[in-house]
Amino acid sequence: VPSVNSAYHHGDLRRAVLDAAVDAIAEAGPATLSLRDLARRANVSHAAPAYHFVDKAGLLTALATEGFGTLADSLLEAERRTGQFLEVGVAYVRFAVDHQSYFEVMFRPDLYNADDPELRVARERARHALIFGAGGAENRATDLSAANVAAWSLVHGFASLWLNGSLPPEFSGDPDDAARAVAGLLFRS
Amino acid sequence: VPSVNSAYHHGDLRRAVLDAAVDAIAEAGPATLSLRDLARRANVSHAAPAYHFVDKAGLLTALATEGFGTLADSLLEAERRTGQFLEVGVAYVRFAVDHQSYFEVMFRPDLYNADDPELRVARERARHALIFGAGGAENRATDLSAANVAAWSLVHGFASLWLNGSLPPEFSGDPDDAARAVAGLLFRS
DNA sequence: TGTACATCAGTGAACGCGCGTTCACTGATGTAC
DNA sequence: TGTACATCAGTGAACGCGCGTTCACTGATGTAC
Repeated sequence: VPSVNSAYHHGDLRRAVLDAAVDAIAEAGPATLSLRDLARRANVSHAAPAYHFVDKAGLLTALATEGFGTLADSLLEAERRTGQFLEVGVAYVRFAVDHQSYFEVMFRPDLYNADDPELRVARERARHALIFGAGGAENRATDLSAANVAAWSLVHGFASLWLNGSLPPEFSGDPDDAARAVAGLLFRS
Repeated sequence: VPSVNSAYHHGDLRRAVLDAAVDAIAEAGPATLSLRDLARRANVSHAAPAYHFVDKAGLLTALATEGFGTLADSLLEAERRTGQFLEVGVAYVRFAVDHQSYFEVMFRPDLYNADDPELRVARERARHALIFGAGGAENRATDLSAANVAAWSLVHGFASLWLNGSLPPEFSGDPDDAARAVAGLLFRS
């Protein structure tokens, strides 16, 4: 257990700044984020975030990497639990709604270092988890088929429209049920 | 024809600033847009954009309104021309790709005045054009069914993933063909 | 176990910059007579 | 048709602010002996 009360050697500056970033993004989006604001939120000196993450792109790279990891975990968990492709899609929407700040960053690669090695690994893992293996996780294909892209597009679009408030009131209650109803039209056929 | 060379009374400051905004958004996205930068691009004084549009939200409201108008036109034209729902979806993707700057603003209502009367009219017209009337344009429904939302989600998601470079190389050639192949999986059934 | 020293994580004052906003102004256009 | 005046679109100098970056520093931790 690190000594958090010490003025120097924060203990987990990285975590504190990332958490502050999640809050800040929830309030105003990722593009207008300022390192000085994150420092204020995390109660560290204004230079600390830049010292740790180099710059804003570095910070958002770390955040996106974490996001892709969590997304991959969620999708794999849904597949393991239900064995249904439809529920993997519902988990995708669930992730976007539950982790909106992460989701907003992950799909704006202009904001971060899209060729960072750790990020690429996490992103590939998430993409791979999106491909439902007919014979189980071990023999799933590596490339995305048109059907994979259609399914991805549908859940990604639904999540985006849900998040930005474009959907009419009937659809803005529980995202799981709405996602299941909408995605079911494609996934069952 | 307005006298464009006159230093005062630009002639069409509104158009010039909106066009500058489209360029600036294409380069760096809508969130980091600065009114002073637009003034530089449009060759007007730094205070002119704010004088004309009040603030950044006012500018982006005008831009989003124009975008929803163009989108509605495109969708209705596709329906009239082909009579096929699939081609309305393809036109949606085509619009997003051809007018990326507009598309990026339109679905980020936090950036503009989402309850502006003119904007609401344009947005409703686009939403309405998205609902394919089985018996022609005059007797289409007003509410979005689950099938409508599925179709909208699919083309919106496909356009988003295409624009942010998430799709694998096989899909990043001509968006029309790729969109037709992917959307066909849902629309034909 | 005790001391010396290197390392490393974070500090905080200072800087220059671009931003939005204010405000007194200027010059073109429209209207009244 | 000609003149006077009000209006309105845009100007440009000035302001204060928050930002990222730099840099000499400080204090905790780890390692060598």
